[in-house]
Amino acid sequence: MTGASARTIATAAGVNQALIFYHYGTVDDLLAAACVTTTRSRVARYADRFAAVTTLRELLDVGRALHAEELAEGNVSMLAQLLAAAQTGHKLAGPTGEALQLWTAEIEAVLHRLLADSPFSEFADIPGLARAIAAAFVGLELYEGVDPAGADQALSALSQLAVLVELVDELGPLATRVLRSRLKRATRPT
Amino acid sequence: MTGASARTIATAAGVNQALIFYHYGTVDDLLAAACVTTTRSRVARYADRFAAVTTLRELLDVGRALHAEELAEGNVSMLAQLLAAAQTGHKLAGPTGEALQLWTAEIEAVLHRLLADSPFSEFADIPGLARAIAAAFVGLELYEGVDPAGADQALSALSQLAVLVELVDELGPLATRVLRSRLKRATRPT
DNA sequence: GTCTATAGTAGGATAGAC
DNA sequence: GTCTATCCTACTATAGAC
Repeated sequence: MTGASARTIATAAGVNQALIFYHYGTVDDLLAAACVTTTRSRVARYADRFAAVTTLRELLDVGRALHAEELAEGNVSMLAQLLAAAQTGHKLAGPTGEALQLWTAEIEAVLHRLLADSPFSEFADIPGLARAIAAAFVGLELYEGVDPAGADQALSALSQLAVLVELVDELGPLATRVLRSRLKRATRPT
Repeated sequence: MTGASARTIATAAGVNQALIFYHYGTVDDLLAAACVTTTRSRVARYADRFAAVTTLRELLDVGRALHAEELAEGNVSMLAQLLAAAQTGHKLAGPTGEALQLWTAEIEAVLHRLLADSPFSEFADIPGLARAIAAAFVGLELYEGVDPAGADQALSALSQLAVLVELVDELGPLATRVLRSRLKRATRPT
């Protein structure tokens, strides 16, 4: 987390460095608070777009827009970097987990809506899928930092995967029956 | 990257701190070298298991095993943390990107093998999919640090998704035809 | 090549004036 | 609540003995 010292944060905010400790106690506490509040406002700003999503591919498009906006604001992968910092046993784990939860809740709501009439929804672990999508997005943000072209390629590939899921929705009862037996077998692995 | 200072690394290695600068110049250069070499050896150690994979779910199982082993060695999300550190314009970007590439190459080979006879392979962007899987795994590693239960749930959900992909492989020409038109349409979005 | 010693620096945190 | 001034710690990096 180099670059996120009390001094740099204070000067960026145009205030004195001592104020950070007066208001937040420690730098980590400031980062924790900032993580949750900025995520909260960002989620709120995207609520409309999430609500307008009607297909999985559109959900990915929202992800693209979100990433582009973060890039423009210089906030790229802020959450990802805080998650990385939280790995070494810090108290950042709680707040960053909470921030991630804000995103997963939003994704979960969209998935519930999209897959309501899908044969897949009969077995789908929607909360788990939402978490997987959030985690994948975090990973893509980090990927972007070291290989932008590769990250973009990965996103496009996910669009193809989304098409595949949508396909099952429209294959009718035959596919539903096959899928049902497959998933039942999958829960009792070899 | 607190906890990865020249001092801690040196004492962990049982040597003197000055040696790090003698051999590597800077700490970042050491981390860059360590990132590539440990990833290389880790990939080599898993080559057999990757080669034995016959289904997408088995690929996910390899991922689970990999994660468990990293956990046991105390190396959890090393690559993820280095990717995060590389975000802030460091020279770590190159080596970490290279390390990630080692994983994606392995995944890509598996996917090529698994999807060779699949109708999906006709259109699938295998390299892109491999990158997406690698990125998702990185994200899951970070997720694990702040919410182990959620990360595990996400992995299980991905298994369901893998089942779905396998399903399409066995639906025959009808599904193939529908899928083909869908993907063609998807490349020219609304 | 490996050690000791040390210079120089950045950052966390507090005390106290205003 | 906000500032200045300051202490202390941990770190990078180098010089030089062995």
